[in-house]
Amino acid sequence: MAYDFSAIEPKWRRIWEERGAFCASRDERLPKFYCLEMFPYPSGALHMGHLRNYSIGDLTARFLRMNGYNVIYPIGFDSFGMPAENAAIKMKTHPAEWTTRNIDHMIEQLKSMGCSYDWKRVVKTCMPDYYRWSQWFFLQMYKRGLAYRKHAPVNWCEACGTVLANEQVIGDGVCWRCDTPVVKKGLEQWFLRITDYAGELLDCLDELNGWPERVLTMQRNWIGRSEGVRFDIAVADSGLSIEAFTTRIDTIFGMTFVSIAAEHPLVSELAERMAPDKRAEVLEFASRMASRSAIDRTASGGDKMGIDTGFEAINPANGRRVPIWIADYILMDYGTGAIMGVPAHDQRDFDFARKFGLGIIPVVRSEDAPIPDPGAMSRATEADGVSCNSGPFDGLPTEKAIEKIGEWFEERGWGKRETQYRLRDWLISRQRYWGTPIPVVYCDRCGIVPVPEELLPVELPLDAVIPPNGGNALLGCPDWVNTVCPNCGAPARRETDTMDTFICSSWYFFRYLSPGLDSGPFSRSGADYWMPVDLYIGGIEHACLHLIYARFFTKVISDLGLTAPDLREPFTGLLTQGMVIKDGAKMSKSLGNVVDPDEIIKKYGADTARLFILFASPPDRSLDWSDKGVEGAHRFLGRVCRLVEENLTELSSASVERVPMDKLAGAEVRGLKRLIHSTVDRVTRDIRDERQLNTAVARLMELCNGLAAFSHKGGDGAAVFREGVEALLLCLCPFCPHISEELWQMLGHGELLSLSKWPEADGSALSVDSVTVVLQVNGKLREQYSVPSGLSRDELIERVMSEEATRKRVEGMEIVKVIAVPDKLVNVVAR
RNA sequence: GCGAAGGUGGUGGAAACGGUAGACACGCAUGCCUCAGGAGCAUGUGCUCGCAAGGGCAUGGGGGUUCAAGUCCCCCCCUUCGCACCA
Repeated sequence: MAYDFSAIEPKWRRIWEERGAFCASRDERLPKFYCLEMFPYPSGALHMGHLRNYSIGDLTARFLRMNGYNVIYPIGFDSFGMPAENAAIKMKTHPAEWTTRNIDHMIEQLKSMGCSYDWKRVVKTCMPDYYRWSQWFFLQMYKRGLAYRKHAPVNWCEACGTVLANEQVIGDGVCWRCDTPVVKKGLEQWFLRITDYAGELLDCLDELNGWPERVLTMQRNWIGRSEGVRFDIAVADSGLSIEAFTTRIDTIFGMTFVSIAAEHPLVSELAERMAPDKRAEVLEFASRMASRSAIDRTASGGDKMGIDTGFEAINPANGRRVPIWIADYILMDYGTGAIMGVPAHDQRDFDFARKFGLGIIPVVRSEDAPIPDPGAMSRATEADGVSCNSGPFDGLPTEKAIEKIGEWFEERGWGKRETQYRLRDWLISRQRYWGTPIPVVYCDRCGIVPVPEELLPVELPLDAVIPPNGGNALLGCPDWVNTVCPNCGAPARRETDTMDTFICSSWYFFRYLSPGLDSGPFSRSGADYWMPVDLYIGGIEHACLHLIYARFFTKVISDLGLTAPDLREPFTGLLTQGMVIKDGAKMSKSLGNVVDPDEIIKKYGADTARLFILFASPPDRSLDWSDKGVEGAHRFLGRVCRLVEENLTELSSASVERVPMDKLAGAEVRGLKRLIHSTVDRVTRDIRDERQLNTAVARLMELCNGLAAFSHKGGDGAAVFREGVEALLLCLCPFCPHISEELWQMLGHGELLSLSKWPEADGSALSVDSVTVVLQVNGKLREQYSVPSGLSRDELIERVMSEEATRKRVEGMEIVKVIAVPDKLVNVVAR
C-alpha cells in the first residue's frame, strides 16, 4: 500500500477539528506557553515564507503540548493596508471584498498545512469589533498626551500617496513597501510619543535574553542614545541665539566655528539681515542642500559643503567670537540641527575646517605628550586624554572634564545636561482609505475634538469608491466626513486620515486572549494568565518596525493599568526565521523562482512540505529550496509508512511492555534499545534547547534506518521493535502530524497521538557495551580498536598498548608520553 | 566607517567539553528487482598518490597555543545583513 497522503491528511484534520483538540483554555495545573507567529497580511495566497514560519510555529506548539504545557497557538489577519486598495482599483472591486475573499482562501490554505491553531480565536484587524479598540487606544493616548498633532517635515511616498514613519523609510531612503524614494514634505500630522519610552525601550533590551543578538543590536542602533549638554550660543550683535547639543562639552574651548543645518529656521532669520547679494547666495545654497535626497547626500562621499553666513557666534565658555556656517553635514532631524565645530577633536569638523581654512585649537592632549601643533595634525584626535587650552579645566581627564564643564554650564544657566535619542516620534497618519479611521473631529469652534469612547467605533464607510488615481477615498464621502461636533453640536469634519496599519499589529496578540470581547480590548485575566508571548516567530525585516511598535504599545497598555504593572515586554522569546532562497536568490515573482506552497502540498502533501522545510536548514538561517530535497523528504515518509505496514503483524502481536536494558540480551536488540533512547534524548534536546530542527529530523531518519535494518523481531526483540516504532511516531508527530496519527492508529491506539505524552529517554538505556577508540601517534590517526566501554585511563592505555598493531606502529620509536581519553582515544607522543 | 551573522565535499548541511571532520539528506556511480519506471532495495562516494597494502593533503588565508584545533588566541581576506556625516 502506498503512502496516500491525500486521503490521510484531510481525515486527520477533520478528526482534530471535531474533537476540538487544539482549543486553548486556562488550566492552572499546567505551565502555560504562548506560541505566536507574525500574522499574515491577506495578500491572496500563502508563500513559502509563510509555510516556513508556520511549520516552525506548529512544530513548537505541538512539541510543547506533548510535553505537558498548556499551549495557546492562535492565528489572525493583519487585514488593513494599501495592497487592498490597489487591487480594488485593478480588479474593480472593493478592498473589503478583496480582503475577505483572500482571508477565506488563506484560511483554507492554513488548514491544509495541518497547523494546530485554535480556530476559535481568529482575529481580523479590519473588522469594526477589532479596530474599535485600536481607536480606543488612540483616545487613551490622546488623553495622556501620547497622541498629538503637529506640523513637521515628514516622509512622503509619492507612489503610495501617503506619509510614512521613520521606521518605514528603509535602505537609501526608500519606501519599505514599494521602494520609491521618499521625499520630505511639511504637513500637519498625528504622532505617537514613542520617544517618551525611548529610554525604557532601550534599557529593557538588556533583559530580552530570548532574543537574537542581531535584533537587539538593530534596535539599539535604531533607538540610539547619547548623553550630552544642550546649550545656547549667542549670535553676536543680533539678539538671536543658536541651540546646540554636544556629547563632548569638554572640548568647548576648542570651538572654532558653529555650523547649522540648511533646513534650520535660523537660516531665514539670518538671511533677512544680510545684504541682498549675500542673502541670495546663502538662500540658494541652503535650498540646494535641503532639497538633496538621502541618496545624493551619501553619494557625495563625505565631501563636505558649506557657506559662511558672515555672522559670528560667541562661545559661552570664553566669549570668543567664531564664524557661523551653514553645512550640509549637519542634520536638522538630529539633536538641535546645530553644532559647535571643534575640528581638533571631531573628524567631520576637521575635514570641514581644512576645506574652508577654519582654525583648529587642540584642547585635549594625550597624557604623556605635549599639545599638538594644529598645523601638523593630519586628523582629529577623538580619543580621550587630558584637557588643555581650557582655562580652569586644564589637566582634567576627559571623563572628569565632561562632568565638570557640564556642571559649570548648568550652574551658570548656559545649558542643561540631557539625553538625546535617535528615535523619532511615530508618525501614524496615513492618507489612505483602507485603514482604521482616526477617531477625531475638527470643529471650527472647538478645534480638535476626540470622538467620545461611547461613539466608537468610527466605522469606515463601506460605500466609498476608490479613486482610480490612488487618492484617499474618504475624501469622496461627504456624508461621512461632514458630521457634528460631539462637543457643541455645530457642523464639523471628520479626520480623513487613517492609522498606520502597524497600529493594528501592535496589540493583536492581546486580542487573541479574549477575541470578540465587547467590554474592552482584551480581558485582564486572560492577559494575566497567557502573557507574555513565550515564543514569537517571524521575519527579521520587522526588527525595527513592528517589534519596536509592539513593545511600545505593551508598555503603554501596562501604564494604562490594563495589565499587570510588571508586564513591560510582550515577547520574551523571539525566533527570526531566515529567508527562503531558490537558485541563490530570494523567491520573488520578478525573478520567476517562486514555488507555490499549494502545488507542493497537492503533489506531496503537507507533511512532506513541512518535513523538508524543517530538515533543509536550521530555522534562523536561510533555506535553499530544492525540489530534489522535497522528494527525499517524501521518500522518507514512504519508508516510515512501509516500516509500519510491512511489519504490522509483528507489531500488533508484540508485547507493549517496556523491557528494561538490563533484561535484554543480544547485541542487536541492545543496540536498537540504545538507538531508540539516544534518539529520543537527542531529538528532545535539539528541539527544546537548541532549536536545531534539522538535526532532530536527521536523528529520526537514523532511527528509522535502524528499525528497518532490525531483524530480531520475536519475543523481547518484537517488544523493543514496537517501542522503537512508537518512539519514532511520537517524535515525528510535531513535524508530520497527519501520517504520524494515521500510523499510530494503525498500531491500535485509540487516543490522539497529537495529545499523547512525549517520550522520555531512559538513561539506563543510553549506556553502550563497547566503543571504538582510536590510536593516534603524534596526533595522527593510526588504528581503531573496539574495546569495552568505561575503561579507566590506565586500563585503556594498557589495553591499547598491548595490541599488536600498536606495537608495529611505535616500533623503533622512543615513547615520550601517552595520553588517554576514556572511551575516545589514546595518543602516543614518540620520536 | 560602526555593528551583527557567516565562510566546512559536487549540493543543503552535521560535529555539547579542543579528542575518529563530513552525521543526515540531495546528487552521482555500480549492482539487484522489474515489461517498464521520475518506484523500491543493496553497496560505494572529501581530494590525492598507489594494482593493493598503505601514505599524503584537507574546514576562506597566514601565524600561534596544545600531545591533539573546524572548535581557543593574534593578523588578514571574502560574503550577507543592519546602521551610517548621530554632533
